[in-house]
Amino acid sequence: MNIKEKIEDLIKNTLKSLNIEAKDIRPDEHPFGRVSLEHPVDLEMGDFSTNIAMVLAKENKTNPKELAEKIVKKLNKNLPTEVLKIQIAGAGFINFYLPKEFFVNSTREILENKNFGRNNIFEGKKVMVEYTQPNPFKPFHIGHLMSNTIGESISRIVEFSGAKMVRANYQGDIGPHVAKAIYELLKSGLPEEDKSVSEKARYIGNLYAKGNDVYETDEKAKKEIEEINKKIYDKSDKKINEIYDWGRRITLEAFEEIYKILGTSFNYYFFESIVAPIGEKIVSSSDVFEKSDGAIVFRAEKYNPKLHTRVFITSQGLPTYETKELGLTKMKFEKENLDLSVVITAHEQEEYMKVVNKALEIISPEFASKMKHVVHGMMRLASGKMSSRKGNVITGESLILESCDEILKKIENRDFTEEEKKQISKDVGVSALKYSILKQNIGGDIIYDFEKSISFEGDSGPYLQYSFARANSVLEKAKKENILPGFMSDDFAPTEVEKLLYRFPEIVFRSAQEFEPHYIANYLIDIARAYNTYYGSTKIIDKNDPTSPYKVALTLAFSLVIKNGLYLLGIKAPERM
RNA sequence: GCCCCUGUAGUUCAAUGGAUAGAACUGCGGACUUCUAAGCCGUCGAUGUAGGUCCGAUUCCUACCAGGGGCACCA
Repeated sequence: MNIKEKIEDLIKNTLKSLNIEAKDIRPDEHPFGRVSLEHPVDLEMGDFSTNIAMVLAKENKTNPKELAEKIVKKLNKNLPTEVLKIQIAGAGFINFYLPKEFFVNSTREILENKNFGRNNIFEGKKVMVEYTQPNPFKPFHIGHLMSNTIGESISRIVEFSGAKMVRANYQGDIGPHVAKAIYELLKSGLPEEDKSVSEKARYIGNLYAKGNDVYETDEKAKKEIEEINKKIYDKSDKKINEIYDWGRRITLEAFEEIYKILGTSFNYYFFESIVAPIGEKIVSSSDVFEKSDGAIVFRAEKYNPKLHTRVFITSQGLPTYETKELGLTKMKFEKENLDLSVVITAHEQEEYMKVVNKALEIISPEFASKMKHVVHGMMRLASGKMSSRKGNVITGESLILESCDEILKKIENRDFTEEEKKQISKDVGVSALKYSILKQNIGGDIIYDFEKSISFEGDSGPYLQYSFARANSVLEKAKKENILPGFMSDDFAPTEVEKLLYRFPEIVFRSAQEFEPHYIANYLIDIARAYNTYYGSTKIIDKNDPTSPYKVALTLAFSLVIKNGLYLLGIKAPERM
């Protein structure tokens, strides 16, 4: 039984002995509404808090404070050693303070348990997370960067929570966007051989934007592009096949370089070209679809008035995204025996996904029940919507390079080897970007402004890394001075660092449950700030101080938690910076 | 027009229905000279509007206002 459960029991028994009706203090089981044991908003207010007095006052015909006093009086009569003191505060909260011993023990536990922070909500489950989804022949823009960052973090959190993780990437290597790029490639020719992969990929991306432009303005070009599109599907034109294979390969290689910098890798790469025929089969053998204006559609509003009709097969006989999605889902479940299949996309796809899922519910309910769609916000420009069709995109690569360059400038004159500088600027630059994406609720849009959205101080990835590097430097000095972690503490009140450290597993649990990395990001900032304050006001390494070993232990515990936390965000923790 | 999402300091974000609505950036003002100053301390400053539910609403409900996304052959 952990401390929370012990206190819950204590409260329950006290209520019983006072003849106060409350079946359970857990919120979902309580008949009268919200009664719970939680952490107070402010660390000064104790370690646990309950609102039972406020909730139960009315039905017991008394006021919250009086009831709270009655309960506290009873609690104080046989207070277990696990609780230091109890106080009434605010409108009738009962606050529990834990003794120093509890914090010393949790510090010890963190040092002894390398996996501190893990939970088992996905124990024994196989979970696939699909994220990033860039399209060959189109640029890897900051939206993909966002999807990748969020997807990688969620994958790590789910894995840390006991799941067997399968990472998947779904790439659109077929469809009108490819035809547009190839149309222009046929006109302009291929780039020079000696260009780098990313330069070639950029060349293709630019031609795609151009192709898209003429598709919208030039009727003749539009027809030609549609012809090319068909030829790509049926592979009837040798020249087109060659360009297709080349362009696909180059852009995929360029993506791979980016994944490497971001620290992500996939178990599966699914492609629209493979999945499309599977989807077509599903559509043609199902009777939920209808013919309409030459196209094959699914009328989702028949099943749910909030949904709408979508085209699955175009009047030209080509499968759309929706059909491919059906094929993709089938393929995923054939490859792996999944308990859960998570798809991460921007919220602009939320409505389509609802329609596709409705179709799936009817055709393959066994898959539909295991699907989870996680939507995130979009990167926006102050000037309006970014669209690779229009060419006003900021590529993921340029953003990463820019961020890393900033760091490089900062550490130019520092005492690092060139190799170290390169590594640090990469780790810190990527961290600044990732953190700026993960610090907020994933549903919200991010207004892109390099100056403001990527910060290196305050509430930022580099701040977390800096705090870790600083703790690490303290630990190195401790080693030199031969001060080993110990557990004899002073009698002073527990520090904020101690009050926060033991909560890490709860934070991870909640992040995993809600697929929300930002709880971890916010927690890490809180604890890093607490440690930096502690560092500023305390001499940790001091041979004449008998409690110095405990301070070292605390520093080590902090460094382990922040390292684990950063890992869950997909951020590296350099030992020096 | 219909459907979905979002409105919190000047700005970017927090806040399982709870306590004095927290941070960061910006502005202003400090400290130490120590184990990493990408740091620490202080200070100014906010819940779109109007109702409702509740002991208690930034959070839930309704209407309105504002922004974004989606609404048949793009993904």
